[in-house]
Amino acid sequence: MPRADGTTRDHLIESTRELLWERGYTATSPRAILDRAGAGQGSMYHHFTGKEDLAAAAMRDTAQQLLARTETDLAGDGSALERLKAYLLRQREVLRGCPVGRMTGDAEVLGSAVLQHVVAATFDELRGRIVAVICDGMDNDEFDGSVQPAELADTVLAVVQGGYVLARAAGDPAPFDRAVRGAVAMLEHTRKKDVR
Amino acid sequence: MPRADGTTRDHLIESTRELLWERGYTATSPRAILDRAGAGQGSMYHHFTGKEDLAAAAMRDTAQQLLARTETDLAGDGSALERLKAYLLRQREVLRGCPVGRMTGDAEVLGSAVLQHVVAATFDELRGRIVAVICDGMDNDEFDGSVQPAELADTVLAVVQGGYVLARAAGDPAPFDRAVRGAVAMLEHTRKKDVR
DNA sequence: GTCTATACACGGATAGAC
DNA sequence: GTCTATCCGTGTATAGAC
Repeated sequence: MPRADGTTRDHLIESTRELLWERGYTATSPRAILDRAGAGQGSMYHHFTGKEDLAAAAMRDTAQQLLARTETDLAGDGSALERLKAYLLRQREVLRGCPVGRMTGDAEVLGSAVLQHVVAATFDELRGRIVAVICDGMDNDEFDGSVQPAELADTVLAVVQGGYVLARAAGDPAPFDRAVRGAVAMLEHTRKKDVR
Repeated sequence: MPRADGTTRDHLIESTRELLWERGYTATSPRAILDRAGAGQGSMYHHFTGKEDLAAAAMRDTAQQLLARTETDLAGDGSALERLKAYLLRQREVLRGCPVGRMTGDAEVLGSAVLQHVVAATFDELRGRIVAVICDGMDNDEFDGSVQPAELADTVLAVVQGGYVLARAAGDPAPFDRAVRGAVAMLEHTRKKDVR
């Protein structure tokens, strides 16, 4: 009876995670995954139904880690503005792009019900967390009353995702850094004016 | 002697433009291009050196059209803020994504010197135009003196590019619309305060 | 200029031995 | 469970006829 350690399975997932990030889904072949994991074809088709199934498992793992890291930025006990700044200004491997966001450039991913769902669900989670932080700030009168949490949350998410796009287009992290700093500056302007 | 009408060549470029937008570079095969253009293999290899060369021509065309449309939004005679709003709020085929920005998701594009250059150059042009508009606004005291044009320009670009990512991830244009509206709201907050 | 035929490697999946 | 052998389709490019 097999021990449920799943080492080979884990290696497959790990290799897939790396390759998906580096090359995307369509451009990642089972062959490449197997080579990197040091496994044969049989292992893959034993543990998973095929490429799509393996990719889904890998993406769920990646999403989990990404959400955990975001949670760290957003869960501090500072003001809402400080927590949003922490999220925006966090160190990132800019030129590699967002391991989840980049999947949206791959038509095959969006055409796969499972894969598309993982991507959509990840951003839904992210959005929910950011909305919550902004609402916190509203409750504490940190922001101007005109601020719409749902809109601002997507703006924040978009600046990060778009920053990756600009940086990769330029082959230089600078556009990302400018974009998030510009966003932080605008956020400061949405603070509640002192009424005295 | 051949007339320089280039009809077949143009059909090839047009088909490539469509397919690059729909599927990206890697996932677009010469075969698919030929089928759509109603041409044979020979035509393609007569007019272009190969897939990369044809894609470069197609991307240059696409970039040109995109820059022209942006110019329309940004060149109005309204205030800088109004022109930025026009750019941000312009009607877009959100779920198709940005025909240029989406290329950054394709590792093969970024790995090709020619292709990567077209993408980089397009965003450089775009950025330059937006910076100019913001500087206009600064000259007219529209914005708070703390505004950094280079940062704000990339923030604006990033919101649009990131909006596409979020919308495609969700399979719904709503996140894009929220992101740009949130950005517009923040832009309003950066206006120069009346000193009276 | 454009076509068809051909070449060769790689993609993804299956079969069956161990 | 994992391996290798095999299959068939497709991707990209070349050859050579018309």
